[in-house]
Amino acid sequence: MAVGKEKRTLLPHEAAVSDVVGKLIEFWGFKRNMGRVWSVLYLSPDALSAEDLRQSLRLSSGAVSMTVNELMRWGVVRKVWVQGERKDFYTAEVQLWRMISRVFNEREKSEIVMAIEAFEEALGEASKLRGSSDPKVRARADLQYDRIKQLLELAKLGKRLIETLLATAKIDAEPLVRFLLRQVPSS
Amino acid sequence: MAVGKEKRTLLPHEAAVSDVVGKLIEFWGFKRNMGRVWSVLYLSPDALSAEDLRQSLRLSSGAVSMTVNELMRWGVVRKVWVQGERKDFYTAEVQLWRMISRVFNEREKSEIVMAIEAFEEALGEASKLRGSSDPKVRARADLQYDRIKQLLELAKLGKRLIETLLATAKIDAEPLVRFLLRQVPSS
DNA sequence: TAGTTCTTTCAAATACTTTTGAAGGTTCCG
DNA sequence: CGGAACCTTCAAAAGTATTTGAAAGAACTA
Repeated sequence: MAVGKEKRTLLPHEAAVSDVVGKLIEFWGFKRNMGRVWSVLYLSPDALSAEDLRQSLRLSSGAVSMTVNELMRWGVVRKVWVQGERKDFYTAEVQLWRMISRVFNEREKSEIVMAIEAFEEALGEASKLRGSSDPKVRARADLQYDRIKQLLELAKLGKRLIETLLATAKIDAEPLVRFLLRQVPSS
Repeated sequence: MAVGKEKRTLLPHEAAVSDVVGKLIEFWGFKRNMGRVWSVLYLSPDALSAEDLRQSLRLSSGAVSMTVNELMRWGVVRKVWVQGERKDFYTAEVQLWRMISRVFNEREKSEIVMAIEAFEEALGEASKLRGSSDPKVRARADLQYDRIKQLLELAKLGKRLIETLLATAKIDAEPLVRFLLRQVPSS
């Protein structure tokens, strides 16, 4: 090899995939470029250097560096050593379920758990007010108690859904997957 | 009634709930204020006016107008008539499942379906390249075919998950809910 | 119709996010 | 050591998204 000056370009279908994944990932609350970079690595037979990514996606060197590092923090991209090369090369995690479970695991910790705690706290407040002597306050507190409880239950259900996905990914025996495949008739 | 000048303030636990829901909803790709406004209505025993919301959440009149309209478009807030009042009053949809299914239904249409179509298209491209005479190109295309197929299958699974949630909410017999409640032992 | 009350719109302002690229760091090699 | 190759950082720029409030618009009432 050792040539060095060919400017890398993506084939149309490669660009299409990385754009779609970029958009999906953005929709999921990550940066679009994370999805784009991951996709290019995912579709590449061999590990790519920062420079390869920079050219394929027309990013600045800084952006590539920051993006791959963020992807590595999420555990969805790894650095690999390439025989006799000075620079770093990167590959994508190709086990999609593993990736997803890792992300969900991180996020459920911070988001849902936090929400559950806050709802429980608020439920306690509403509960206290139910003892008020003012019947107006009492009625209001009763209603709020019920409604916050609903929110709390929904949040717990969400937590459980995420946990099921996590367990699924871990054992890979996929009970949820099977369940889902059984459910809906059409494509 | 007919007083008019009391400045509405939220109780601490009301503010807490609307902040948490605001954050959750933002995390889900909506505007934070949508979550905040919905929460205040959800926790209110009676319908509220735009002015009530403006004061409770310290929003501008324009923001309230735009936010409630967006919430109405999503079908999670409704306008109600209050006997002998000139202004509009609003209430929250309190059936959480209904809300969620409505949102999922809208979003799966645009996001997942679009992604599935793009993946299918890209899969076709990769498939074509598998017929190439150049063995390098062929090997690359083979790998990409497999990987794009994985993405496609994941997207379809996601679609199915959403459809299951939708069906669940609709019949409210909740097979998924029951399934989830059975799965995980701890809280 | 004119006045009042309430709602909507939208251009401008503000706030927030992402991207850039040059400067500085690190590692390796002669 | 000095230089080359590469990577990271970060302040500034560009790009987005959200919020404001004043003006226009509707709907009612007398």
